[in-house]
Amino acid sequence: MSPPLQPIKRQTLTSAVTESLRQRILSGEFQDGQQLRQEALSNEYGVSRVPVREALRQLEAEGLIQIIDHKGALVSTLSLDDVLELLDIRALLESELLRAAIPRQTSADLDAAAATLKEFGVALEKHDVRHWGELNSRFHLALYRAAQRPNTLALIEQLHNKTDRYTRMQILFTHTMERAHEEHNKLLALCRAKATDEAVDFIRYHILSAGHALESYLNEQQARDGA
Amino acid sequence: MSPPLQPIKRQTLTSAVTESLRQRILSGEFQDGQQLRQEALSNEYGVSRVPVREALRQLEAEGLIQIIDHKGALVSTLSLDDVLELLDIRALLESELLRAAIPRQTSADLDAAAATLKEFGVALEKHDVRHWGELNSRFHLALYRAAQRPNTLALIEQLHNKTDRYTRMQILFTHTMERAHEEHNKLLALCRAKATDEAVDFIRYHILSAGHALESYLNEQQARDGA
DNA sequence: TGGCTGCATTTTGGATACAAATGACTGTAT
DNA sequence: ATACAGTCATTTGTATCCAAAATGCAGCCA
Repeated sequence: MSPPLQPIKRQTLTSAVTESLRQRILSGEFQDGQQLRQEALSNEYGVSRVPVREALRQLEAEGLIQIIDHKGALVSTLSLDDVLELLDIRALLESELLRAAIPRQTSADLDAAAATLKEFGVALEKHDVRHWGELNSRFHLALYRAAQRPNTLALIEQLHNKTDRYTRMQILFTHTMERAHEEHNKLLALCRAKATDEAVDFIRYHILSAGHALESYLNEQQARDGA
Repeated sequence: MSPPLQPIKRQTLTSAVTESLRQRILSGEFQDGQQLRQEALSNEYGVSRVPVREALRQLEAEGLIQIIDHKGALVSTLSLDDVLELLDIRALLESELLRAAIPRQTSADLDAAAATLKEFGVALEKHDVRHWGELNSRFHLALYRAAQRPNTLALIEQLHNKTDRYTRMQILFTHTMERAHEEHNKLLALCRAKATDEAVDFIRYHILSAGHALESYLNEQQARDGA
């Protein structure tokens, strides 16, 4: 009689605000170092300061913002070294997880990843770099789902949240969105072929090369400024 | 004139409560699944509910507790699979970090680790398993400090926080505190000898064997109950 | 006995108002 | 120009109130 179990998830204001703020930070609407004022946010959302403050605490623990006592919440700013280090961790965890996932990937798993990749193509045509981070994260996570290691998956998602703004910046400035897209296609093909070792090597390269590209871009920029 | 820079770190109540609760959870004072009531905690600390709630949000993001809407905060309960998975991640990250650290470890670094190990010995004699987790964490982190990768270090610390209650349980029930101590001594010796490959292999074994011991203990226990 | 309904209690979620502490800014006096 | 005092905005914390949801229980019915 009733539809097949759609548990209307009632959300608390705190979790709604948390999700919204997280999205807005990830999308780049709030920039590095920008201060998030409790009063302004609570007015904007039409809620009191209580849920806003709880949301900020949660985002701080996730590493997206930084709360300085009596000063406020600042959107986290990562140094190049930080980004490189986080990408190193990602390369380590994601290659290991992909190795566990590939033997267990069903065609349904792969089709799900392919569907995300298709959305990628649409974003690519429209030069929509704004949703790039979310799609990138979804594609990667879709590949790892079959490994059935939820804790590792959650950890990787957090790392994506911390790094995506910077990889997106790299994508934007070095015009390598097409190349990333091609790499994703190749990665999916390797998974379909169950070429585990090749796929693992390739995803390592895929993740680390983003860091290298960012590094050399910043170096060039610095050279220009110095000249 | 003034004493050599002892910056009296003024703490906000929220962060003080957070730290206290974290310690109490790690020490095992609050057990798995136990409910933490806001009112009771705020009375106990003599503060209002606001800083308590913010502390709980932060601890939830760290994975130490779980907040269920309109039900409350429960101390996280990990399944055996969860613990094994987290130890897998630790083995991966810690072996990598140790590899980076050993070439850079100065004798000061090693002495710091040795000092912690000495405290370990005292705790061992007194059968003080309550502080085992903190000492274990401190020893491991001391070994990695020289790698100068703060983000990785913070991540590992979080993983320790999640798993320590369970490894301590294993230590307690299988009476392997001495063995862990010996392994730590051997690990330190390998670091002093700059035997990188051996040390990395050994720390992998050291971390994973805790999981194996826990697994077989639980299996035996289950067999006894079933019989 | 077993299960259900409805009600009261408890606890969490959230709003509002207010007080206190801190940091930033500004103007002034030396 | 530098040091200092005062002002002001913002964060931090408290107290109080109410709403919403979960829990527990008594009583009822089959």
